[in-house]
Amino acid sequence: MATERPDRLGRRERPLRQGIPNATVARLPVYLRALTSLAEAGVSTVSSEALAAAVGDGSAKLRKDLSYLGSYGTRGVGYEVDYLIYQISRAMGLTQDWRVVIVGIGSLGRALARYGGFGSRGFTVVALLDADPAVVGERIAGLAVRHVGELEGVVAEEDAQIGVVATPATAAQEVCDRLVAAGVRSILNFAPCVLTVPDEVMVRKVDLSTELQILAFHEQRHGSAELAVVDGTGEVAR
Amino acid sequence: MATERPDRLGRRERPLRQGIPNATVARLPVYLRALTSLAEAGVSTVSSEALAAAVGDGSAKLRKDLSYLGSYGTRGVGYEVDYLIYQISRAMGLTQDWRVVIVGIGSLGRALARYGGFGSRGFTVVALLDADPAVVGERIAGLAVRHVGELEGVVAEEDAQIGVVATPATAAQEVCDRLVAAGVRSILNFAPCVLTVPDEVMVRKVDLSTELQILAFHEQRHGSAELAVVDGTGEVAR
DNA sequence: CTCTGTGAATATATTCACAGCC
DNA sequence: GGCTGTGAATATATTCACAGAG
Repeated sequence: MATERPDRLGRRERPLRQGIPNATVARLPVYLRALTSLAEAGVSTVSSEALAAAVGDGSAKLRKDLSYLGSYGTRGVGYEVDYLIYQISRAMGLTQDWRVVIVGIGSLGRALARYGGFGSRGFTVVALLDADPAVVGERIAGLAVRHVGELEGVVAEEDAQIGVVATPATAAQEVCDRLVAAGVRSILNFAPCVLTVPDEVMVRKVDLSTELQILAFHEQRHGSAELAVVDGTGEVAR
Repeated sequence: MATERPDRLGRRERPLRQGIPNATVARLPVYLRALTSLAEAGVSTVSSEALAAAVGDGSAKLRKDLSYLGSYGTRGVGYEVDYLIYQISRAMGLTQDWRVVIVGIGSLGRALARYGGFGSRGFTVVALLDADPAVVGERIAGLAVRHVGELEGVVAEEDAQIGVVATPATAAQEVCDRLVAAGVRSILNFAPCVLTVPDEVMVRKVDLSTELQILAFHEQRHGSAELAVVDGTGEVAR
């Protein structure tokens, strides 16, 4: 079974299904965004150095990341912006459309529903669900909020693959369980709690207070490093 | 210079300022949340196995993470919940109060302002800023929105250490520059763009579309692994 | 006997530095 | 000459497995 085959421009193409490191996967969306900006600004070619500067990262890391996808640059020149956008999109699975259900239409759920720019394209919000009868029926960004009781039916009929949980923490695990039972295997959790899921389901958590705490830790460290300097100890740990 | 000294219970206490790995720092807030839940449920002691299960992680990793803070468990028994909460809080710098300014009071900024549960305590939102005169003056969660023109003054008089950027992408860099010039060294960025800052400033980014893209990548991979099984190739890459 | 704390082993990720191609 | 692509070197992170405290 061949593991490499030439693409339309004769460049090598890596077997995508294999091993792109997690750390790389987490950075590809950032590169994609920077590339999209460049494309909009009319830039057609970019060097690893320039793109790395745009995302605030080292050029060697960027080149290595891109090398996991294949060999899509030109030595002595750089990367063709449009082509690289296409290749990263393909590697990330953004050439197909992903259908998203948002559960929990409080102020955060509303903000998420309104945030139309879902990574350019690739994602469509197909349903909004909430438990509060006062919210059900409300229209947000062209979609009517439906009752969370309809969850299973909505997931099935809308063929949703991704669930966004924006409920209070107390409701999150139950909603999550029902999403999973309905066949959703990818969940983005905004509720401030840990969700327990079967192995085959992937959960990512976004949490304001976690982020603030990480910042606080570093700020605290930073401050004490300054004190160390004032103390005259010389070396400041980084 | 001593690197270890006994604490009030005679346990070893590590030099906090030194090297807690980044990966560990990113997990401590999660442990903290789980511990707080346990404390509220009246649990007074927990084993590494039980706590690891609650956060969906391995017990060895948890024990190693905690070991970077010091030796706060009891062999054969486990960890005292309240005491561990205190030690993690202290290590994370949550014994002092952090003052937060939110810039950009659109639907997301509003949601952040209303989200009172800022990681239990440790964080206080001290100001809300927006560029839109129609929004300035509005009261959200007891705070009046002020004009972004006042940014420098507000940061100084409120002694804010953390800035949250929830503006549109087009305004984010300018707001960020002004926060930095005003002395803020920790920034949480919700705008869908990369912020460029001096070395001494720490930025963390929260981005819906990045998260969705990472989920999409794994979902895609997952799907193809199933096909591989159907194909009869046997081994399914994880 | 149980469960922590931790060295040692392994796995992942980043950085270096340069060969190879344009 | 300039810039990519990548092995080799280094640094970080995770996992194993068990000595040792209670």
